[in-house]
Amino acid sequence: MAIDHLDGRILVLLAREPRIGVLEMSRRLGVARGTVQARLDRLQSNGVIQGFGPQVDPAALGYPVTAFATLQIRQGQGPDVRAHLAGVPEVLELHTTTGTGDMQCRLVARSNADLQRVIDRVVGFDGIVRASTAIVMENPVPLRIIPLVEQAAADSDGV
Amino acid sequence: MAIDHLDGRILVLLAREPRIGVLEMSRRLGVARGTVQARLDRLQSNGVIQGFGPQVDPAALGYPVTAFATLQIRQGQGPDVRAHLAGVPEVLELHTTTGTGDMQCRLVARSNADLQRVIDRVVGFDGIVRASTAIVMENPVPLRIIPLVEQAAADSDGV
DNA sequence: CGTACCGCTGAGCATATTGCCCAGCCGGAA
DNA sequence: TTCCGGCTGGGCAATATGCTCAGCGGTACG
Repeated sequence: MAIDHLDGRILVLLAREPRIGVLEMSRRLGVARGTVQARLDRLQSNGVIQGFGPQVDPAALGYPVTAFATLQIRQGQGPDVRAHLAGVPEVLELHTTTGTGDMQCRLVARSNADLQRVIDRVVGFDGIVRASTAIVMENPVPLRIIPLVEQAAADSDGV
Repeated sequence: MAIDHLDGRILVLLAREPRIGVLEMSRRLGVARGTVQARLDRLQSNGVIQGFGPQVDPAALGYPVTAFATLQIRQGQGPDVRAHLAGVPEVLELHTTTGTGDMQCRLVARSNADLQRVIDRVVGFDGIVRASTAIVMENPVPLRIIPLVEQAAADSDGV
């Protein structure tokens, strides 16, 4: 669960050059191939590395509009709402949260006009009381993990 | 930019079994290896596939708490705020949005107590007027792309 | 109607990588 | 002192890769 400096370097290297092989990694890191392989196995079985799925850009798929919707749910309807939202392809992500909203979800759409269709589909369900939507304009920091990995590696070093 | 059915099957297959090789894919899909390779090259140069970076779980790294923060920015301070937030490792993602908030960011922390430290660091910057935070409890729909890919493939088929 | 182009096929080749094995070495824990 | 887990460096067969080629069908266009 705690990662050491070598784990951190492996993750960073992997994030920067995903197509790299174990052999090449061992060369770059200056350790034996078996070591890198063992570390990778450990990281995967620990769940630190969940997988190497392709990172697909919704915009390139024809869905250039992203929005966040905050939903208020009628008491006791949570499970039904989740199932409903899970069935909408344009819902990329769903969280339940504290605060005034009960759920927060990330949507994509083909256009601003299409976003209306998506929102209608999302909120067109009995358990949803209210929805407020914020359209994303820019994405100055795309989803990233490297800084956190470096932080975690440094922490375990320091300790 | 529009993907056809074969592209869709490649993406879905890749998402389900990322470690699969080009040769094995061609066998499963019943097409020639060169075809799969050409499609993959095209998908990557089109930007549909942005990469194959490792999906790292912040929780397994020791950051089990996730939160969304909505920030209000002082006029004209946008660029400075972005640079500031980009320098905080616990900021995994940042968007500028329409609506009452100006920015929306995803944070992680080692604990609820640690979240206070992260928030203090995030908002401890001159250009940020106000911040409201929602802690994530559950994540019923983790970030996903397969349903959207299937939708996009079906659309291009139907058309 | 003919032709050129484009994508897919099936094959071959040399090279590189993988998965797996081993013995040896080292440092920390019991 | 002894045991044990992690790292090393090597070797092995099997496999995948990157690349090339000619052939074939459909489509767009002159």
